[in-house]
Amino acid sequence: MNEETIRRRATVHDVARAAGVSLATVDRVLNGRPGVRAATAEKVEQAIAELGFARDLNASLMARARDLSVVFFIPDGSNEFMDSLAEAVHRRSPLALADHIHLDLRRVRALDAAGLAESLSQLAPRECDCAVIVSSDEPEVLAAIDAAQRRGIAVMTLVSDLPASARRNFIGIDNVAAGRTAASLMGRFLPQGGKVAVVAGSLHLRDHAERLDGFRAALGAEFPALEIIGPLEGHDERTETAEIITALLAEHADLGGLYNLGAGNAGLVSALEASGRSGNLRVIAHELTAPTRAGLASGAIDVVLDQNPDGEIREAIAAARALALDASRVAVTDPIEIGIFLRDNLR
Amino acid sequence: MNEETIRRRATVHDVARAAGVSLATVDRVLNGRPGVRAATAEKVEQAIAELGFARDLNASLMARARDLSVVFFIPDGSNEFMDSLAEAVHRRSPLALADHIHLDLRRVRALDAAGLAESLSQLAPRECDCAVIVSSDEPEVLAAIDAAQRRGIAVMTLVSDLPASARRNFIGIDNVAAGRTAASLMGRFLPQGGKVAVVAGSLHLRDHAERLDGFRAALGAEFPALEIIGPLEGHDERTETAEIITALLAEHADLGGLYNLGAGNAGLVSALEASGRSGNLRVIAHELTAPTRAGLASGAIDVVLDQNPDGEIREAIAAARALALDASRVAVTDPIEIGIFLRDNLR
DNA sequence: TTGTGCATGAGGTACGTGCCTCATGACATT
DNA sequence: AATGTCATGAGGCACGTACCTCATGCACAA
Repeated sequence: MNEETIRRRATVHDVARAAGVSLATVDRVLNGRPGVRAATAEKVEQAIAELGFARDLNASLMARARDLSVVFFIPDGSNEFMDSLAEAVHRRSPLALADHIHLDLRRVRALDAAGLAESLSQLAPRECDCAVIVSSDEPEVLAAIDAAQRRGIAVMTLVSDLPASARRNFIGIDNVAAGRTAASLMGRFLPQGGKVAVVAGSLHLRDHAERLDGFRAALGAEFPALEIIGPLEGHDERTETAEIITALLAEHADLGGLYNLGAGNAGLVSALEASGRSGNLRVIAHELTAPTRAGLASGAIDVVLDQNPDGEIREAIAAARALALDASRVAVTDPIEIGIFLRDNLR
Repeated sequence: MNEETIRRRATVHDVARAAGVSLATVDRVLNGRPGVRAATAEKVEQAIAELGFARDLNASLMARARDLSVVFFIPDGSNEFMDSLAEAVHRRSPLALADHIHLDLRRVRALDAAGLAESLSQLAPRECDCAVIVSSDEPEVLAAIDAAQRRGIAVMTLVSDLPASARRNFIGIDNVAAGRTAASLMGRFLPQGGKVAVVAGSLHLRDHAERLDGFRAALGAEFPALEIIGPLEGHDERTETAEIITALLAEHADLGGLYNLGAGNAGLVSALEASGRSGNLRVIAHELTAPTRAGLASGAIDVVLDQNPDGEIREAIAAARALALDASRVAVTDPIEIGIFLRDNLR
């Protein structure tokens, strides 16, 4: 490789020289500090564009006094998947710290939009560069996101998107595709056709609604011999889910398949095992957690679709890192893939 | 959070102070340079351990003149999966460069152990910090790996491991689990039992042999009603694979399933489509590439098991970064998960 | 004219590490 | 005793950015 082909990355010095201004002015422009005339700022922006200058994130993090700080707001409560997200944050913490990224985990009450909005609005830009939230679609939250963005805090949505907000990024799976995948598997599991029951947490949750849409569409298009029973709602609660499923099995002795697209899997497994029907019933559930693992192991559940919490946290951190420097751009992240788990390829 | 609870990361200065030596000596110990008595080095090591000192990778990369350089040796030839690995390297390149990591891609002749060994032995530690190779298990390669390690070049295996070598890390999937997963899916696809044919590239390839082991074991244990035909070997070649499968379909009109655990998928798909049997034959193949995507779309293939080339490259880079500083340790990486793809959840 | 405020330049220190030179003292070899 | 070798200290420059202070010059208004 020739020396000529190796072009040094442009630095602030290069930008200053090209724009005919001093380092201080470049710094003011880069960091949005006041004291620069519009015309001068324009010259600097142009030099940045011409040189293809990009800040060196590592040098930047080293120079500034405090680490980059990312705050995760994860719902509390009985949802095991949210616990696994929280654990993933803890697991990543030391690794992130080595890269000057400080992770902060705050558990918030599940489905408490007002509480989440309040927490968001109390974030000071000095102590938080990026907030990552799991939230349902409520106006208070949207407003709080927009306000935080204006204060200079990048906000990202995790698991469930809020496309109508000013959120900078979404990290999560394509839930419509997840529903289609469940249908595609179920169809192949039941080549003779039959009845398939669908249980959701609540259809007011965006993830759940999208999964149902995908499931219905794919089943209708590819496996017309299958009849859908439901959807029934178990509100992601183990006892309620167990009751629903017990009743379902009693009513439909010829049920061929069951798709639980929400949580409450502990109830699902206990109901299935109590019924004595596991084995001749194909069951698909979501999220690889303690109850679904137990279900896979016992044979009560055939397939678990999973959104890989560790991967989501990893990508959220990567996105936060990228966003920290480019206040304007949307970070490019690796997409989160839908994991499909059977008893034989458990993580 | 109290000031007291925030403990600054230990730096070389702290280590020097704690060990009662100068910065220069700490530097000599850290970078393995000569000129330090064993007793003194011991004091330094101890101080490092006590303080839990870890080099700041970013500062380190900034301070040294050249970027971290990672060289990928990817087999050339007609294997589409290898092409997708190469593309993944290209896709990552700009991102890695922003982190002071320079990626170098070298295509080598597939299955040419002597050539790969020669290339490895020509690597100078000045121009390569870490080599990533995809190789079969040959003595020349093992020797070249050991030699490179001794020269200070970290070597990692990708896709196919060489556990008997001095390789520092392996990035890839658990192929036995992949085979089990294929069996588990096939068993559920064929509840009435029947015949399942297995086609491999070559059973001398470690990946393929492991997949076959897993497939056989899981099928035997969980689905005794299924009978295995084969394995037949298509040598990862499209024409040979097509011929084998055409013959197979002619001989076994009642074939219920087909598992191609190697490459040559273009031949698989063309043979299936020519036979007019796709649709009533459950087919599982490996690696999401152009031919397998086409097969999924046309319905010739039901499921593709994939090892996520982009994820593998990402983890290889992360591991190389980690290894660059800890000449002693094995890097911890996120495991590569086996992707399961149907027509409905394509990447 | 003087004051006020703003845009900008100049230059410094700091972050943590790599890598270099030079000086010094201890010890061994001839 | 002279010479050489080696371990070590001291210190500096560099990487690219953040962030600070101070000075300067200019425009506009009182």
